[in-house]
Amino acid sequence: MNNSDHNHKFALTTPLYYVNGVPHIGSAYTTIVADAAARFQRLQGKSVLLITGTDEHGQKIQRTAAEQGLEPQVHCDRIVDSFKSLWDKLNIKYDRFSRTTAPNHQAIVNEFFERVWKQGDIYLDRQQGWYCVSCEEFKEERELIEDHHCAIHTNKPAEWRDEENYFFRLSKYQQQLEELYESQPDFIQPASRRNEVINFVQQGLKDFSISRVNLDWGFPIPTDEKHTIYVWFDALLGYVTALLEPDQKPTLDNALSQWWPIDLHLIGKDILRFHAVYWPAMLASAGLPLPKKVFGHGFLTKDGLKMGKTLGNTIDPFDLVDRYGADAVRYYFLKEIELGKDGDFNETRFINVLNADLANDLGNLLNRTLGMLKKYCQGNTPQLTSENYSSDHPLKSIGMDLGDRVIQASENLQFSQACEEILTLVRSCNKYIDDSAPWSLFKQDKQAEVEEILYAVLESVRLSAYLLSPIIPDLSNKIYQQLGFDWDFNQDERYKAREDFLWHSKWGKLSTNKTLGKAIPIFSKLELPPED
RNA sequence: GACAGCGUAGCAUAACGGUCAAUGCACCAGCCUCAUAAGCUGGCAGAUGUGGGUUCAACUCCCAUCGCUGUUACCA
Repeated sequence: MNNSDHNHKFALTTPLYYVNGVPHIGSAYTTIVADAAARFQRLQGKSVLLITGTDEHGQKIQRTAAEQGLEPQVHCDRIVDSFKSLWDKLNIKYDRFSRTTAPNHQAIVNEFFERVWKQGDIYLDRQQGWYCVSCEEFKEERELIEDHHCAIHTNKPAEWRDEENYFFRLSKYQQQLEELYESQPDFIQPASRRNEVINFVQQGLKDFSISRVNLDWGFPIPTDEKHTIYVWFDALLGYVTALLEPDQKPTLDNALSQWWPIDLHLIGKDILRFHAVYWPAMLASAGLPLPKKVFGHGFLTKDGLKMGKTLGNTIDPFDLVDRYGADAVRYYFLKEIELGKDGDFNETRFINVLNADLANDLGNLLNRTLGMLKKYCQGNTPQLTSENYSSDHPLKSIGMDLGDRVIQASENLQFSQACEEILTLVRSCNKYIDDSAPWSLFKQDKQAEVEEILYAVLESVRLSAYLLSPIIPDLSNKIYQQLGFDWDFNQDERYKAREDFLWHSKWGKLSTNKTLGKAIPIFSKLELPPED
């Protein structure tokens, strides 16, 4: 693959979610962000591979399944179905759904393991200590609370284990990792997370155990069947397996030929260490190129409080989409929460923001303008182009380089910023209409001026819809259709052509010579929930 | 405990050390009527956690203090 080739390709991942339970709002958040990022890339005509999936091995899964009287695979299949259905509801367009129980995954894991083994980075050692099954990890004595209960999982005591484990020689890669963080400052983002990782690595890295005994639900260590590969070692490689074409022979060479290295791993901050420390070390050991970027986003709170089962204040993502729709949920998470920082979910704010931005500012803008077009121009779009407007026109001046600014923001995963840029144009449209009062001009028979105003507004709405399409694809579709375009932002073909992007992302491209129909509200106002 | 970060109007955010600290939401008043009782204009409210210091000038730098958060070995 040459450089120019890589410029029009973009591979990104969500985590492979652990199938201990049905998807929660955190997984939905990560996946929405990833989908928006992927859509922004596709919009520019790049080939994109969005990988999501599930991590299905480990003792915790085995036990969860057993508690329900299910075979582990049956349990996993059920959970996977719920993930897929949520992604469908949220209009997530993923390209690969990677399951660590997929038949081709074991071959990749084995081959990778052998590479690392040959490198001399795996060795057998004894591990003793208290093991928390819920964490799938050994705990230091000082970390445990009374009666050897894990501090995170207080309902179950940790188990005493004395076993032989295989270890990965992480300590060997300390210097290499430090050099990586130094030479590639944006490898870990945001910067605050990067500092944490650097801090951690500088304290000295210990080798970590990559196998478990007395565990059936997982892949055996190729060289020693008594041992099962630790879930994380297995799960991270799911990103590699995902790169295989469906009927391709599962070899590392095949998997890595097209899309490697991954451009972006989008993850929650809780699993940053695996992706920013262990993963690059594993890859270095196997002699593979490293991913370009790992972005650890923040967590969601509900009304300012941590969400959790104990507090009983979790948000059910299925319920949220059912009540408000995919675009509403997507918009709130992308616009109101700054990626990287913790963000709060508050239903009143949620409703206020959506009503203000999507129903009032944007939706009603389209509605009022189409209404005028119908009354004043019989629904015919004015025969104008960008050339008819001077560069200091109140809308053209904002719209001219809006595409550039929005794309720039999206490249930095600043979707909130992107939305703000677009909203500035939308709000200016409303102001522009009031300032120029086309209804008065119409009464004065100033038809040309009316048309000039309406065209400028409709075109600004079109551009806004286009640039918002990665965030609210269904609403953008509705706008585009009402503006006379035969267009579907949910279809991949619409993203393939670079020329399409260059055309649509500029101000002044509204198709002329069309008769537009009656306006249909694109977004109904949401009702505030009753006070309780 | 150690290390890191944060603390701006009711809420959410913004401000290369330098115009009256900006924007949105919410709230109040006025205007308009093309529109989803939407829109526009104006108002509201903070002397930027507290106390010092550096500087001609600090939200922006330094010190202290209070409060919150994160990381401290493998939970989105």
